Amino acid sequence: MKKLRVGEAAAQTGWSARMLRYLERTALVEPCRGSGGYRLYGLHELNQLRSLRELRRRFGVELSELAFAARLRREPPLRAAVDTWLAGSDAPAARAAMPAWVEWEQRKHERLIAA
Amino acid sequence: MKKLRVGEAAAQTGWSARMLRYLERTALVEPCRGSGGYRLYGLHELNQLRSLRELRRRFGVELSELAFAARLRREPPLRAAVDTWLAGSDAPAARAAMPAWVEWEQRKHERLIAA
DNA sequence: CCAACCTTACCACGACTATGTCAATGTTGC
DNA sequence: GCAACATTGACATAGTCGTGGTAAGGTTGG
Repeated sequence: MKKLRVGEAAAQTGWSARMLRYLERTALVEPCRGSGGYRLYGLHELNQLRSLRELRRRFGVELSELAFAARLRREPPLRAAVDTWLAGSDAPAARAAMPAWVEWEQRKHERLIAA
Repeated sequence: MKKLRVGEAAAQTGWSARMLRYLERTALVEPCRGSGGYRLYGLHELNQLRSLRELRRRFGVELSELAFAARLRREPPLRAAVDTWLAGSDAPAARAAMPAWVEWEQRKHERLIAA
């Protein structure tokens, strides 16, 4: 299983090398690095890249939207808050269940904007 | 339960009237309309507006991100595709399960961009 | 009927997204 | 050691988001 450098990975997935670097910055597809600092794309990353193109083509999804979906998955309190809001805020019981996760994530967000 | 017009609803929720109209265009908070065409905000909408502000303040969520989360909920095939992608594309079984919903949503997307 | 509110439709503007290109420099393989 | 690749960083640009304003006109309530 040979790993590809950025140019070859680009050629084989239909992205530009530039975009591969951008996708790394947005944390959507993160290759590992060789000893010289070169990005190395394995099968896993190549599959991610190809299916990411499909997602965009078929559904018109933006990269930033995918990034948000990833964030939803990494931050369960955010996920809970969003789900609650989407559920309509017409469910009075759901509203009462909020305060638990609220403050814990509040502190996390404050740390983020402080940095 | 009196319904409020846009100015009053704005005053009571901390948004500007301008933003209330924008939120309607993005389909995040959709008031009903009176016979004269005026927007009318009931308790339900006021709660949505207030908690939406909280969501943004606490988690730094963008409106477009919320809108995407709503879309995920309205379009199960999209949801499935995104979940599959996020799951890593390292699960070979998941990949094989794709083709079913793929073409059905493909046509839907084509109709959307044709419009 | 008139003031105070609303409607839609525009223009503007800074910030960010998604992309490209270019420059200066470092790594690899033969 | 040299050609062909890679690295980061900068600048550019079209498009969208979030927000404000203004203008021309419609609705409401006393």
